[in-house]
Amino acid sequence: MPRVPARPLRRQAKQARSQASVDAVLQAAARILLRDGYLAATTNRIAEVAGVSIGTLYQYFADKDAVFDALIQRELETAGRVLEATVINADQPLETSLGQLFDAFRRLQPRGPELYRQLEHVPNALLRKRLAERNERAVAFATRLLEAHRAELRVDDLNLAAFMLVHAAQGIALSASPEQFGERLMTELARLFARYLHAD
Amino acid sequence: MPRVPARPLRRQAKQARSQASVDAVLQAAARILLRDGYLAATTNRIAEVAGVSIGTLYQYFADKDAVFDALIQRELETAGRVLEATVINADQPLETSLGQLFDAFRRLQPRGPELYRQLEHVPNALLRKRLAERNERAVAFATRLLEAHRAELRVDDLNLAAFMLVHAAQGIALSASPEQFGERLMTELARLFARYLHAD
DNA sequence: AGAAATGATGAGCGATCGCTCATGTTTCCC
DNA sequence: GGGAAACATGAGCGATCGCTCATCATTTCT
Repeated sequence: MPRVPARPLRRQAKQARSQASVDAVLQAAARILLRDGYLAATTNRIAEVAGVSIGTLYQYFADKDAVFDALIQRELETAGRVLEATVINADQPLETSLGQLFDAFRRLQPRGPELYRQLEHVPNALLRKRLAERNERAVAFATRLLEAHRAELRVDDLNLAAFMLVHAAQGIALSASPEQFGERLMTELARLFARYLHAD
Repeated sequence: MPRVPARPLRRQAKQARSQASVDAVLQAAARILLRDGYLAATTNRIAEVAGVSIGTLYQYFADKDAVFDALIQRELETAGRVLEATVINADQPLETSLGQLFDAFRRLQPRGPELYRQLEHVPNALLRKRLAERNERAVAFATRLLEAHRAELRVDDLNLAAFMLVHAAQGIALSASPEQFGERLMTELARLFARYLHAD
């Protein structure tokens, strides 16, 4: 079995110096992706912006895709932590929980939707799979949230409702500019689903 | 003013033969985009699949982006026609109109969401602007639909509601697989918004 | 101190890209 | 028929890409 199982790092960074290089590369990749788009994010440019040589980049990343793979993994880890930190409290009103959920969604995109939008341009099937997995986890999470309030709901298929919940919120989050995606829109989004779910 | 105002065609196709070449190129571009993604859609490959020479391609398209620009314009024209064909009938129930609207949304993606997903990968700012314009027109259309039913609605900001309507539907349409985006999901989507909008 | 890891460097290779242009072929029109 | 206009061809140029590797620098450990 000669295949290394999806190891993003070619060499483990053991010293503080090397970890700094890896961080610089990821940070540079994110910056270029945000400012100039995927096509401008060449490996040479990333290394240059990161302040390391192209050789150093390739000591830690197997190929170009590995850089974006690591970047997306880092973002998704953050997303996972934020999601898990959102408490499911069956005692509080559902609309409050929905508000917290949408707020978590908004915090999942600390640099606005643009980074995610650009990450989706990465033409690697693995990355798209990771994003799809994140969505599935979000749907599962939303389903658990709904199940905690099952008694008060008037929908039969909680999974379908959760699917709409997540992808509708995502569609809005990706389309709305940061100033649009404010308190007002979030409140209305929570109301949209509260009215759909709740038995009056 | 030396700038030619966004003319996709370098030369007007006057004979049937040349129009066939242009069609073949656009069709090939769409096919490659769908099957292998944007990075595989090189100009040489497009010409090869289209069955014309690379020189012919560049007789009608100023550069690579012009091909995708023409492709997206063609798709958006179709989208516009479908949208306009969706009748606003104030006499029929709002939920019926919503169903028609979502159905139009589904028909706007005759090859499934994948072509649109790939078109968004085209790194041309002009194309993104065109897609944004399409969304704005869709929001305006939805607003008009809601205004026709204003008396029965319990939301104050129709424009905000229309914004959520369009982008939520779009988020779901882009995420759902063709078999998922069926009668069931559409019905539930219409119900989601009907309950939100309608005064019981 | 000095040997062994570990980390950093960047010139440049091979491949591929978008695109041109000199040339040949087909159609139109008188 | 024949000249002009329209259309088609594809080898290959220049630029850029991802990435390697021989070499040097720094850190760690005994």
